[in-house]
Amino acid sequence: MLSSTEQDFIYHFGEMGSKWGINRTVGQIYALLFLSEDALNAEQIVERLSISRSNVSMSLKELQSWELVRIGHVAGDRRDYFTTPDDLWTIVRTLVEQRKKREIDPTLSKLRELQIQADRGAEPPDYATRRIGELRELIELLTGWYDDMNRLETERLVQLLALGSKLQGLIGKAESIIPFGRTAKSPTSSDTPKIKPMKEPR
Amino acid sequence: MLSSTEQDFIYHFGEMGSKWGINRTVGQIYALLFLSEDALNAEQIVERLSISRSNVSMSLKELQSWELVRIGHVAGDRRDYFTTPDDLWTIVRTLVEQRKKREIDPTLSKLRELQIQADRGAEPPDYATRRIGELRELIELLTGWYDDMNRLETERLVQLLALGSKLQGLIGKAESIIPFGRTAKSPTSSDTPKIKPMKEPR
DNA sequence: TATCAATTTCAGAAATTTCTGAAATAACTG
DNA sequence: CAGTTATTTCAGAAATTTCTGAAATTGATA
Repeated sequence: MLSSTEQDFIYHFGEMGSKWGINRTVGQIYALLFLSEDALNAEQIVERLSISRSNVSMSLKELQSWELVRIGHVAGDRRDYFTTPDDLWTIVRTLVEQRKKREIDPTLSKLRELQIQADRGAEPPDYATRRIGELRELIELLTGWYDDMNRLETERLVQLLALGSKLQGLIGKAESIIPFGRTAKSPTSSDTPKIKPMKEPR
Repeated sequence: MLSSTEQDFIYHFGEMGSKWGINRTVGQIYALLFLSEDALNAEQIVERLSISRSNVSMSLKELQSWELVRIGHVAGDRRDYFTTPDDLWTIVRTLVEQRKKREIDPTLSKLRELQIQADRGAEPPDYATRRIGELRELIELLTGWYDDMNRLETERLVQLLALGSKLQGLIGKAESIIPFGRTAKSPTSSDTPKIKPMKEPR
């Protein structure tokens, strides 16, 4: 049924799934759908991956909750059919958005909460509190950048990516032409870039 | 021993660890070291997190294999002392590099291998083979961009991030001034951006 | 070399996650 | 409505991962 290439790809994604905190079956089903031109119904997935019907049902639910798999229907057939989006950039955007939502956003909330809590206490802030603040700032910078990029059309995004660090050379030139609103101030300890020696244990 | 803020942060990182395919203890130890101004020895970690000595030993090994934790020594004390780098950008760079090495690079190798294998077979390439090729190209674009960014000094990198999509406006202007080597051609199906209707199941 | 402290290893216990089959539910069909 | 098909739920089985305590190892010191 599946070519050896397909098999190989599907197994690889299963393995990789684990490293990503996604379970093997979910990874395999995703990979199968990704490679499949036609939409597949649950029974077809059961056959091709030799897993139980209930496992397929639950794994598809999981993939749908990630918005990585779409459900569709066919005239004269009341089974559900599943696909992944054709456009890879749609997939990348979904993946990044979902991971951000599940992993970054809660962490950012937590850091803000902790900092408020800690700031109410003794001044000056202790080391741990300062560290939490640094981390929060870093994440805010990165997510702000992400929001910016996410707003771009794919066409533009690809252009920027392909340019890569060539852009860096433009900054100087551009700065003199266009007044940038946001200042490019490092939010971390990069203003003390010297390598510190081993910290003293108590 | 630990403030409630520290406790909270450490537990949060433990939880998050799971979602990242990193185990709870490893996440907690990392968080503890991250918040700790002084380097800590294994016994101190045992006390503060109430976990077994052997667990600490193994988890530290894991963190060292990720290069996220450094080992150091103190005069007149033969125990090992552990820290995280002070500079957050160093941490980010390490994290990204390690994840790339463990997750992206093997996948890229696999995709190349599969494509070669498939290309030896029947022409024209079938849908699955084309899909694998698309994915490979996308990952190559992204890792190429990453390599570019990674070469930048932190100072410059932060500037670029802070600019965000403002750069986008520069492309047009810049293109007319500087001849770009690499063409910004989308590697995906973004040249057929129309939304395709539901694929036909068999 | 014997002793001691620090660390690592590892077999199995404990905990957690994944997966299944059976039963329940839902949704259509005649 | 009764019968049929598709899907979901869920308790517990199976598999995997994590964690521990005991023993082994390492390496410094007397």
